[in-house]
Amino acid sequence: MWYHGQFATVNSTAQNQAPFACVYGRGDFGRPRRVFRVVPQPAGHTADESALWGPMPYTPIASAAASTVASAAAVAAQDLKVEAPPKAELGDFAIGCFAAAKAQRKSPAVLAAEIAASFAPSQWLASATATGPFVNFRAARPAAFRWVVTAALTDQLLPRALGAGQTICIDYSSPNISKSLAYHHIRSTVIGHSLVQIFRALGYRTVGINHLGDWGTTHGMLIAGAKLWPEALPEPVDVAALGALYQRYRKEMETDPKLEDLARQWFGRLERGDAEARAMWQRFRDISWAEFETVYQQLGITFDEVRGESAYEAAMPGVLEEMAQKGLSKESEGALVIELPGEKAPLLLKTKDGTTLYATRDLAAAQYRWTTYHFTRSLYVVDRGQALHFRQLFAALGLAGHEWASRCEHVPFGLVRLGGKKTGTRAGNVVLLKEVFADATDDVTPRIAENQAQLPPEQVAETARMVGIGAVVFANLVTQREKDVDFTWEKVVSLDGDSGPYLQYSHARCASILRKAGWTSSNVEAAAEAEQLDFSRLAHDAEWAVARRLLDFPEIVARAAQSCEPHGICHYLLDLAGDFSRWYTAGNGDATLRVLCDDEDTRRVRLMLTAAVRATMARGLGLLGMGAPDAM
RNA sequence: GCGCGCGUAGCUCAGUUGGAUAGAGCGUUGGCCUCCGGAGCCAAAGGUCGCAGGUUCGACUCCUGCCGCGCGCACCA
Repeated sequence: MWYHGQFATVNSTAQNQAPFACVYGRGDFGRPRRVFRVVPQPAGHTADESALWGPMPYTPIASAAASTVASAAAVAAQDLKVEAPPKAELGDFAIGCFAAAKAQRKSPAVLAAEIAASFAPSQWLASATATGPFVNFRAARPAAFRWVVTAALTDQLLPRALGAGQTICIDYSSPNISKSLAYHHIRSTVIGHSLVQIFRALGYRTVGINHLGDWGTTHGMLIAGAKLWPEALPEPVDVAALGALYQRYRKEMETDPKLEDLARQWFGRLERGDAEARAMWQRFRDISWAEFETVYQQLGITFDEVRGESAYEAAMPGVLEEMAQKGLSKESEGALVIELPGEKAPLLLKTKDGTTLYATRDLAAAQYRWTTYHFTRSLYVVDRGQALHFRQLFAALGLAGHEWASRCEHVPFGLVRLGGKKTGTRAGNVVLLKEVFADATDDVTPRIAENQAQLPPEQVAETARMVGIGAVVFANLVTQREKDVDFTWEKVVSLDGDSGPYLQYSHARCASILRKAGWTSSNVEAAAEAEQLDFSRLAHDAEWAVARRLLDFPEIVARAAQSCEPHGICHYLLDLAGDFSRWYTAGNGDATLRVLCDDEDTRRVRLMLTAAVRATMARGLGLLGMGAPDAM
């Protein structure tokens, strides 16, 4: 379904093309090109502008600005981009008149001047001035303060209708069993978890899926290894021992080719349901999951579906039959493959030994997810090294005639390097996730214990976990997904400047002020009170800067969802924390500027604004998968 | 070789989908508190946005070609 002639360039992740316009998972392989974007209309969802993507006004103030220009210039409000002027002195909201002026055969500056000249103040807007081709609007501050504070306190700042009736599947984390969760697993885990929170906050139904790597020849190696060298797995068996066994097997395989056959044999027995193979595999899987779960608990992650590759075993014959029936699969060099137009390498369905492969199981999994969830988008948060796999996978689904193949998206992220080298279990270059968390937590513990001497030790420990792990999570979300990151302890546990703890600190400061003020009302009660308050008492520019920032929250989150890029939220929260800190610091030299000032009415609205910041910061941190401590 | 991605301050990164004088943090230098929490705030210095063309009113952003770095290229997942 098209919407309002609003087109966009497909970026690296968003690719909602019409069926068969491009069956590949990612919109632009080859050179990026301009295409028309089509928003798929989910079943049972009526056309409604709230369901549309893209830059659009999410607040009544921005909406009013857009309508003003739209009616004066005879263009659709939806086609106008409302942005922030580069400097706050210029105004609160800016609209460029380029396109509208062209349609009217006027110069943008002339049109802007005309619009500004005919402007009349309204409920939301106080003034409009033309600066070159831009019309810069100033908000009616008291009304804007009241609106944003109320919305923030009642958790209505985010457009929750955006995802109504739509489902997003998110495949993330998805580690292989019998290997420790190492630092390079964290990006998929943390990005995916954040995306789940983001989509959910926008009203989507989300399905977080942990597609465990629990099937394949690898597991034949483990069984074979355990049989050959039982002493390698002393009780109690843990994941580290299983990982070491796997490493050993691979190493010995290099010199002893028979081991490869042996592993294949064991996997073959596993596939055929051999009782001994099955029992050993199940045990390794249970041991692995128990350990994974402790890490997920630390991160506050629960999955809607933990369904490993093994779960699709029964679906394999059906997949193979479908591909054969549609004439897509053929034998090549002893293996069963699907050849793809424009691709040099085919997609492999079966080895020459007849065992199924990663891709076969992914085909079945994709199919399962479609029939089970009828998703609007099905996301795979997997490192960029697997881009080819997903491109081929989605292409094969498209060739098989599944129109929903175009709803599948690979959400790639860059490599994690360690000492400049690629990390990975196979390369043996790993740092364990639980160790990183433990170290980060230890790092912050003394400072919290010192700052919060009144807290009982267990609460200090809990806060330290929240802050330490939060630092690690934030460090992994703050850069664009596709950039490679080099792991360094300093960066990951950084506490100053642009860091997770800085955000949590500003949240704790808000909480501290509210505590000190004896603020006991719930957010909802406070919002009800906002109706009666005099927001014109908030007269300082530093206070307005905070409120102006809050108004940006909905668009930031919507954009993060569209592009599957949580990092915009990180930077937004840093800006919000900065605005709050500047306001806060203004009170250092001047007691009348403090939240807890003498004037009763002023204090009341300042507390209200502080509560709104606290609520938004907590909400934002939640979207990143981080905790928001009240004291630290 | 082919494909994909990245290249912005000394370092690590943003840059509102083509708009106004390219912004933060770290580091460096210098300031701010008898302070509602200094994990803070302010200021200075620091830039040929890899290079060269092109598209147009306008390019860090789009196109072409180079250069550099990384990753991926059939029976692993």
